Amino acid sequence: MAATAPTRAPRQDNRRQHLLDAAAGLICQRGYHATSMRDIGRATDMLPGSIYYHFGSKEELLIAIYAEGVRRIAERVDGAVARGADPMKRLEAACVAHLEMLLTDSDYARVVVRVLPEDVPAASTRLTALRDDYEERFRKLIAALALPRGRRRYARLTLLGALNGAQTWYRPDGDSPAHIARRVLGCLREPLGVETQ
Amino acid sequence: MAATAPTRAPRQDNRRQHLLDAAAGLICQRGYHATSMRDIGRATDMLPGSIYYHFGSKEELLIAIYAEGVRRIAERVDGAVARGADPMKRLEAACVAHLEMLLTDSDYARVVVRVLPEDVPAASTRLTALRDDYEERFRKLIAALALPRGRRRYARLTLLGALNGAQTWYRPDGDSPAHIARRVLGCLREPLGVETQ
DNA sequence: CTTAATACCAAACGACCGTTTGTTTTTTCT
DNA sequence: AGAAAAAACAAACGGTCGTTTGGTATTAAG
Repeated sequence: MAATAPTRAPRQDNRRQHLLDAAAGLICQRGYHATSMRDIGRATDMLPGSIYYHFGSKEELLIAIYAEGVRRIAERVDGAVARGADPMKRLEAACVAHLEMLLTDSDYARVVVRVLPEDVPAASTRLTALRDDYEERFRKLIAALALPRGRRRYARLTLLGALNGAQTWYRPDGDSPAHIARRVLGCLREPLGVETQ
Repeated sequence: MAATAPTRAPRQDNRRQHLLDAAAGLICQRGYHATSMRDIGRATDMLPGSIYYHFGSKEELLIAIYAEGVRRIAERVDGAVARGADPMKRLEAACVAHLEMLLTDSDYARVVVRVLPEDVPAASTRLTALRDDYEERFRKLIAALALPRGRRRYARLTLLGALNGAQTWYRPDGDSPAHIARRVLGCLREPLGVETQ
């Protein structure tokens, strides 16, 4: 990022964070390609060229947002998991925290789920690595459930797919993220049989 | 689409279909915004301007692909469902057909899942309507399972979310689409408890 | 108070975008 | 064979894109 090693602390009025916030807000809403550097500049009262003082390219800016998104959602999930008692309670806490970040609390987290790595070939490797790094948490949480080994992988993929899919149909005036998380997890806990219960 | 009513049958060498195929292939791979009219022209040995004889705009082209995608995947799913015996077998057949189209058999179907309506504001209403039209099938299939009413909605959303999520992690050298479909559905059928099974 | 790095502005660069316009080729139908 | 419609070409239009370059306030440090 920084071309030369900084010889001095950054200024107080540094707008790098403001820039990241605005970009995350726009990108999570419109998508990466539909958000231009000029859009981001307008949202931060900055000329588009000035953004390049903070980020070397549009891809680098996206990667920074992705990294921050993973950092934030991981932090929240880890905190929630730590307060859980048994493995299933811990997984449930993780799902709730995941969806709360994804649906209401963090534009950064939204970017991570919304922008596909394949959308940005030049950055896809880094983006995929960041995603995998986060999802590793769910691998461990599910491993703790003591399921037969063959079922773990699909349990994880099914759960994450269903949770992330909520981004397409979630409406603020509908069920809360926490409620959705518990209901989705419930779909995996209670059998989908023909019984009427 | 056609400005004037056609007074004569279209030509034999009509390349409209070729155009749709190429566009679907590019868009499902790179996304809508990352695919330019010039890319599509190049893939069809056509000048970019010539595309406008067949489609009024890039959005209209996308809508045509979406519509064709829904038509094809719906046709396949309907056929598979018709051969199912009990409600659960019918749902399973639908899941298998859905994933086979989505993962290997149809670029058109891939576009429907990959391109979010919100990515293209000018067409989002039509795209959403087309999606809903298709997903209605799963609503009916799940209604036939005789689940308690409160669980149906989340069963559908969880199932479709998990299936569509497979597009992100599917690899041709891994499990087959049919296998994946059955395993994902299996996650909803067999409880995710602490028991070792 | 000077100095040098920081953080921006102002203005443009070339490339590419979706699209339009006028013309020409190709095909079908009489 | 001739006329008309269909389907393409050729060339550009204005606009926007990501990015670069050179200059200028602002600010922290000595």
